[in-house]
Amino acid sequence: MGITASQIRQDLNCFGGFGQQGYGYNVEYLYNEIGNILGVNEAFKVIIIGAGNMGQALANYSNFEKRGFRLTGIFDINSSLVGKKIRDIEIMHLDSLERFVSENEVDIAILCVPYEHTPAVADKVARLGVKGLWNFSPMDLKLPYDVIIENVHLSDSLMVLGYRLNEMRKTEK
Amino acid sequence: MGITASQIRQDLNCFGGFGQQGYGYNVEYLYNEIGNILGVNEAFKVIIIGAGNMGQALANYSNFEKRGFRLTGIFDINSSLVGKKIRDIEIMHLDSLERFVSENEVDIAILCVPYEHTPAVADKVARLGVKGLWNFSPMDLKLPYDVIIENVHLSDSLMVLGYRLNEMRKTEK
DNA sequence: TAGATTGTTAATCGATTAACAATC
DNA sequence: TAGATTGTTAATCGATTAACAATC
Repeated sequence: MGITASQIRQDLNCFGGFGQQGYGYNVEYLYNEIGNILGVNEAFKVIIIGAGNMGQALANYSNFEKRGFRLTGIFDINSSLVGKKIRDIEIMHLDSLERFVSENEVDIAILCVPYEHTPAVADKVARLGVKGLWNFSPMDLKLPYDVIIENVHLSDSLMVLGYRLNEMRKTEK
Repeated sequence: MGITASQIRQDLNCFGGFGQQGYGYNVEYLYNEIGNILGVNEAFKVIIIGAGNMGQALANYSNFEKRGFRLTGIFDINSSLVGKKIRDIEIMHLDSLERFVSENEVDIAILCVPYEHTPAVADKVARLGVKGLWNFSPMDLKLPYDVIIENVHLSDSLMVLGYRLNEMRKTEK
């Protein structure tokens, strides 16, 4: 993985000692403990807001379930999408979000709404008490509430790729 | 942005001096120069491989065009998708990839194929001479060729969110 | 005991920040 | 000249790496 043994020991010791000097690590135990640290052994209830291509792609991506993220609801304002089912989860109208959140525990909201609607939707979700936001809009979302926000900036990654391609070309000339 | 003035000056000086001491920066000129450094003023020809939800989502995301990434082809093995058009780009069968790449310049291939097919598809694309790969499969793709690979690991970001939510809960208890 | 492996301290490296010189 | 702003060197900070002690 391109990581030194030293670094792994150093990193693990930020959270405690998981091995036995002279003996080694119990791999299964360590794997589990790392899971506990990351919280993947917790069960998070997740909703998706915005059932466009990105929202549907994420809804269909079942790998998240393995990490303890369970999709419990999908919301959109497009009435032609409302009622449609994705992996047994019915798409609901955004208007019913408030009732849903009050009746069901929701830990994380995945925001897949268009750029211009993102701040308003994020604000609404946060005020309803959802503590985790996963934002796919190309903006650095910040909120004045006690909310954890992870911004996914795909274009950043693409620009890094472009930069590196450019550099390669320069050095090859 | 949470960045000190010092850091901006330091970073810019990695690439040269773009301002005038005592006078300031010409914002328009600097903006353009940063674009040149990042390569967003170049025109990259991009193809998408895999026209599932993620591939379609990226194909419809027109913002990349603004940064100089022009979508020129979409490929899939699912024959029910072949022939369909996304933003005027016809989905082609993966079998015609080789001919397409030889007849058209392709700088970047976006890989949106299922996990198990990723290494084989990546290998094929790289051997055809595509120099940039943007990989959306949850694996750290590495190839023995002179190819630039950017891996997008969405689940990493989600796990960070889970970790931070967990931490918040712990400290609040 | 000898070899092996983790925990922990020390050394090194790189990046960020601060200070100041150069210039308008 | 005085004030303001960038370029560049020095100081600080944090993370990575190396060294070694502890232990099986």
